[in-house]
Amino acid sequence: MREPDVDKRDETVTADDVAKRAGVSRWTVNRAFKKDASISQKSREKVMGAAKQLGYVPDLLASSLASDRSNMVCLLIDDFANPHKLVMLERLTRFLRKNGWDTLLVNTSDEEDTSAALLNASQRRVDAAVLIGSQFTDRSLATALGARRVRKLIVFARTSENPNTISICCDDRAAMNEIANYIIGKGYRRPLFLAGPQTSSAHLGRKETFLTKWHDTFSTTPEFISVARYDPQLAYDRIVSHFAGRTAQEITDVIVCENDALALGAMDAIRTEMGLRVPQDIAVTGFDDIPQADSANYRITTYRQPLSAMAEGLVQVLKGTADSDQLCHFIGKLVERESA
Amino acid sequence: MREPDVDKRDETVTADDVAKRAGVSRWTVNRAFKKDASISQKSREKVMGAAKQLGYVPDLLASSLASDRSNMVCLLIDDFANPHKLVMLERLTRFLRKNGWDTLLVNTSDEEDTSAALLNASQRRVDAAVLIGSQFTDRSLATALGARRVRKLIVFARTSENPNTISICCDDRAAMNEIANYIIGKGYRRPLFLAGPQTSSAHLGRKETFLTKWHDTFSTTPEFISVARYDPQLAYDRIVSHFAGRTAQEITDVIVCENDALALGAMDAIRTEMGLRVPQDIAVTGFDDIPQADSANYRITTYRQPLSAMAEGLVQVLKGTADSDQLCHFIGKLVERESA
DNA sequence: TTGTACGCGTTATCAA
DNA sequence: TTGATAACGCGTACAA
Repeated sequence: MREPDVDKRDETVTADDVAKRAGVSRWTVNRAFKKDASISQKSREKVMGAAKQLGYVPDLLASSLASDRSNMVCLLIDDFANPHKLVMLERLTRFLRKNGWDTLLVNTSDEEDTSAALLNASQRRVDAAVLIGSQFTDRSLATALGARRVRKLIVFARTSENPNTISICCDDRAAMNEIANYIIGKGYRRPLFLAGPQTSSAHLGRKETFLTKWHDTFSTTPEFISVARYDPQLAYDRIVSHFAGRTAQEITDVIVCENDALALGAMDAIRTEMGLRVPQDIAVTGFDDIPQADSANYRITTYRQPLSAMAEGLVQVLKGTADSDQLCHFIGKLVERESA
Repeated sequence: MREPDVDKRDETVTADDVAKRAGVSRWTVNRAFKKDASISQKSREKVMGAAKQLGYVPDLLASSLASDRSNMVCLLIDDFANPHKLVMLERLTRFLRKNGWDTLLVNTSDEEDTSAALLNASQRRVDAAVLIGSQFTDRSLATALGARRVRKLIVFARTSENPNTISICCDDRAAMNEIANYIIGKGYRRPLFLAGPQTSSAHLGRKETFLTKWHDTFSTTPEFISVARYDPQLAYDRIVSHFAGRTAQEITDVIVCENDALALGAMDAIRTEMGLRVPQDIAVTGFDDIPQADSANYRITTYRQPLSAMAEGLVQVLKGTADSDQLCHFIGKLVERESA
């Protein structure tokens, strides 16, 4: 016989087809595909056999429509210049998939289109929208919340003061204090803080923590500068302009960067443009521990967020089994390398 | 009056509700939301007004189910160590969104789970699956094709010999020849080719092109080595081990890398581990022109694919208006910097 | 231009 | 454990 086991006709195979073939009702077919349904072992086998022969798989679209659960979460990102985002995407998609959620990726870097994109995603009845960008404005948040079909609005790896929002992040205060203590212990006394975008709706508080800590210790407030995006190139330019015409190593002995993306640019500027050494002339610290932070060229002293635990936290939130007290207090780890 | 214009009840608003409010039928409501439908201006205004008041938006789930078009494409990626992937994600999501498609992101780095993930995506009736990874095996392809609900299987930025597949990529042969000519013109004579994973189902042919070109010119075949993933760290290690105990600059005067991700690692190895200069002792070329290739520290001579045009090509394919002859012959641009 | 069956493939709920 | 009814919200065809 040249006929294959699996029927290859082009029409979609529905549960009805399988039911007919297996000699049961359509609802029994359905139960066979549900994890813990009350169905006899025998029925299930019959159904699964028929399903395999026909090449049947449940239709998630119809399932979502009927059950009002899409099993999709929407990831909103606007921050593609930051290499850390690739790490986050990898981790989140993996953990979500493992727990039965698919990921809808929405690019919100085009401010004009953000609301539309968000609205669009909400029209797919996503179970949650997760903001992993850095630029989202209050308006974005409002749009997201206005879209009533977004059941949960989650801010990932970032603090949000918006009460309608669930924030999953590490304890930035503790983390930054740890970095500050490290720097102080190493004897640095002339820090410069390099911050990212100063948005109001959701931010990191790393700068504030550092400045406060420093002031509490030395009664002086360190200088700080900022760039509009977490982009190494912008950090490079900003550092260059900041020290233009000055003897950098006399003004500053360590640049504390809000994250590694900025640290990369800062280090390039120090070495290439200013011809100085890291850390001998000016030291640098980062945050996130992106892959490049561990590369031979950079070796950045940084802070690693417990991304997997945080992704697991997200899953808990989706399942509704999260301990809300813990969601904003994940503890990471200071990674000491040669940049400071 | 404290009542807002928009009703804020929690129930979902359907086209029926809007119809009632606007005093028309449900189908007129529908037409109002369709771009070019035969409907009077007056009706449309009435409908839109009512819709706004009620906060109605069409349900894409129900729409997809009924029309059998999901307006989603699935992006499959397994290659999160390559920074170029972030660029591709940004570009593709942006272009797709602009043309009405949402993006389902599937992480296939876990080989075991690839088939399941792919199957799952197909159960959502995506209009197309786009492979933008580098490791996908014949088995992945088979799975994808076996899932009959995936209407189109597209390999992006990579050549596929599989006849059931649509490949959208730049002319790698022309590109690599251009790089080879550049190198030859610069007087380099002892090249080493650093390649990525040697998969069979879909590859780049850059190595073959380069080796052939070189052989045609000098009647000698350059040495080549490879790594299992496009990961700077692996490239670093491989370069180090390749030259271990040897005087590198006597053996090799230029390392031709299959892409920038590898070039980053190669440059780090040359400078940090071997203490040599780029390009004076050993030159390096890349491919892709990732953001870091333009950073002060690397300044990689590389080749930029016309990503936007390719993304546009993908849109054409989705719309069914693509010129299939052009899909594999996009022409990019050699970007000359200081690394070679 | 506008309105009407009917179908898309599944789930929730209840009855047997 | 199994079968049946009624949604879920919209699209396609066709008729008015």
